[in-house]
Amino acid sequence: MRIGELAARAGTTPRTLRYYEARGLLPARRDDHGHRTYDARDLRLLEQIRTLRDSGFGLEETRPFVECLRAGHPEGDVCPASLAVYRRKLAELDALIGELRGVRGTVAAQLVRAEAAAAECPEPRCELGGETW
Amino acid sequence: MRIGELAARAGTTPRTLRYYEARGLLPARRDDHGHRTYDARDLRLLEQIRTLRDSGFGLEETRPFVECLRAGHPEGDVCPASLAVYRRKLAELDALIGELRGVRGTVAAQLVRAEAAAAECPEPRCELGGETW
DNA sequence: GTAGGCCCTGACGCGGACGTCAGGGCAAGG
DNA sequence: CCTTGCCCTGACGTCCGCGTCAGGGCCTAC
Repeated sequence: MRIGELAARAGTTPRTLRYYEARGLLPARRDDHGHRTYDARDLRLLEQIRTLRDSGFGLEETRPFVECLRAGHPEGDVCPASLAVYRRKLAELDALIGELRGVRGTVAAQLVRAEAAAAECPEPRCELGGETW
Repeated sequence: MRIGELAARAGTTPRTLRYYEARGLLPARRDDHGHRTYDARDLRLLEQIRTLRDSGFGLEETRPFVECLRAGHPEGDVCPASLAVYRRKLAELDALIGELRGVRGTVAAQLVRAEAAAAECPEPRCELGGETW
């Protein structure tokens, strides 16, 4: 199949596939017209990439999975490098979630405090100047 | 004080202050040499911006706070527009945290599955080819 | 013949918040 | 006089994953 069909089957665009090829992630054969040609195996690789991307993995992080599939494994994540990516991502997610929860708490506290302060000196009396109250 | 000193006091760089000025967020007076001049009030505004930025707020989101301070309020977050930004950010954080937790769960499940699959067909026997097992 | 429709390459745009470099000025200190 | 150190403007680079032209080719259908 050609690039348009593969892109459609994977729910993406030709531009994206060319980009992956430029990154060395999904190389393509060419037909006698110079058009890129793909097979079902490429679709499998692409689906692996898209699934990971949709979960927030960076493009480079998908490489071990793709290479694992290309090495002949039925699943892209059984290789040690893929497992390492999973684990690293889990740690990143935990760190990020923790950080965000901290921020959330801080913002919530600020909101409560600011609401109280605003209520203590309600609009529009305190709109202008600091001595109005 | 001049740009270098203000930047140092706020723990940032002159480039950042020029950027804020270009965005209309922190305009500066000029001395007779054309150098930017700031006072303690500008430091207060800048600290407000940096605090919010450090919590993940976008630059534009800090604008209501800065304008609130500039309007004469002792705190930048007592104005309605600032409160609205807080509330919107809280909602964003909740949505993001929820999404990330979902992803975390998915990744964790995949990791467990992949580890089991890898153990069922351990290295290096299954390293090459699919028929080795 | 020509109008689609698909493909090609190359290259710029985007968003956000700056970093960094080029080229130049002005003032104080040795 | 010359260096050092601060400042200025303008403009390009960064990161990421593409989107979006611009300009051109080939095949098919009408």
